[in-house]
Amino acid sequence: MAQNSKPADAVTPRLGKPLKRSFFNRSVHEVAPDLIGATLLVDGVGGIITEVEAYHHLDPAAHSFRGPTPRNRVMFGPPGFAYVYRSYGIHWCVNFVSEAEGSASAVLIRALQPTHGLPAMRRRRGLQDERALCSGPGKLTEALGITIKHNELPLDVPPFALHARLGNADIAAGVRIGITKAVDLPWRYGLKGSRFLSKPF
DNA sequence: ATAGCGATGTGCT
DNA sequence: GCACATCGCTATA
Repeated sequence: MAQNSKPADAVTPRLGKPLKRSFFNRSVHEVAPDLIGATLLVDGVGGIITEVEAYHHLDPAAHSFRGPTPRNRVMFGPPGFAYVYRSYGIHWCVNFVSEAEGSASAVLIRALQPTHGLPAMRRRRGLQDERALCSGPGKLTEALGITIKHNELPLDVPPFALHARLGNADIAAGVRIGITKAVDLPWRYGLKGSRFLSKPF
């Protein structure tokens, strides 16, 4: 065994340029597909975003649809901040606030292809299977250590780091998963053909 | 492969 | 009370 050999897990792809907060100051329907292929890291642990969903403030499925509450208030602030909420009393889910301040729109991050900090993710998830580490919104927050402590934090400042995707991506779109309102809107976006999705498109 | 179910915080009626 | 932007386990095929 050569001394300088590394496990496949340790291979870390080149990163694109850091995303500035202004990246999110656009329509949520532009931001969401542009996030596919970007890299999300929290304290250096994370991977390539493979699946997201857009939630617009006029969309009945959005948490902001009925106005501000203590839970969703960050959605009503400026873009480029994290909205973390508890799902089904058990899991954390993370969104990126988008559009102009007060528009209360956000992008739910649903799946990643793990690339950085695989040992930490495996430890937090209690799993080995790379494909299962971040293949769902509750799974990826557990793998990256995202909790309510990350709510309202800016996305261009540590512990968060976002890097734009390199080159083009083949983007698939489909209906959103697990919702009961506005079920027909095709606002789920993903990396076509990726093995790291919560469900195939 | 698909179905049922339990875990339970936050917001709604 | 009830619904919900979920997940992992169990049972059945």
